[in-house]
Amino acid sequence: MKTYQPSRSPCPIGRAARVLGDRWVILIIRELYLGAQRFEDFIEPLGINRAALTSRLKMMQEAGLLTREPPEGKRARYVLTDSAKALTPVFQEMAVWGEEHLFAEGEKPTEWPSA
Amino acid sequence: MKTYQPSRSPCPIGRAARVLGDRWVILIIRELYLGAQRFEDFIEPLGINRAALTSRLKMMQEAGLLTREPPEGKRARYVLTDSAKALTPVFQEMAVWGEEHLFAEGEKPTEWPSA
DNA sequence: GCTAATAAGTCTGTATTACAGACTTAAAGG
DNA sequence: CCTTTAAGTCTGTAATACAGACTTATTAGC
Repeated sequence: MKTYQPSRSPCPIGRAARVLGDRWVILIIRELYLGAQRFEDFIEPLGINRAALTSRLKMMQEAGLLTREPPEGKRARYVLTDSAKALTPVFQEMAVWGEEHLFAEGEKPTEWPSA
Repeated sequence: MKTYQPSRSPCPIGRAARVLGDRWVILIIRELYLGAQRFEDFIEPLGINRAALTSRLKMMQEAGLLTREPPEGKRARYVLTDSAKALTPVFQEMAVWGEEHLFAEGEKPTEWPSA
């Protein structure tokens, strides 16, 4: 994933797929919803490779999903844009679906958007 | 993408991401919603490589998103399962978001779920 | 100020995956 | 038969992914 090349598809789903059709992007947004802000906040919980995280954060900025606030003290912060915040209904429905269709009988999912 | 390894994450988003966090999967589901049924129906409109399509269709079956109805006459049909049909709210919200955030002023998206 | 720790990356080498495009196989039509 | 068509598979090459080590800048403690 070198640089984000926005889709010119006339279809909203086609364009959205270019952004959201990536496992890491979905999980990074989830972590941001849950309070993650720093580079290191994503590394361990997601088990993502550092280079992969770098490239995802970069392309998510290009896609207008987040901004990188340069370090005031020592650490940079990654912050969701309004555009990314507007994704909550998508994630909500995704969670509903996941809960309903990806868990076995009696297997209990974590709450969303809590843990 | 060799074989579908379902996620054991306790988080519904984490599990959903394993299935939906792939551009082709999203687009294939869209095409199915729009009426595509045969292997060839996906090739040209999506511009997907044949081997890539084969692997996606296989893993989508494993994930319970579609069934392959073996050829009655000559051609096999791929059919959405109820589980995949239950994804409509996700796609709906994705379309709303895409329309709102991925189109420039005056640029007009296609209707969903029409064309 | 010097040393150690930490944060945010980058780099390297290797293993996977992607893709274009040609090839294969089986069925159907004429 | 001979030709099409549908649904793949195969091949070679290019792009990505990943683990894990390394780098650089900044702060914290002494």
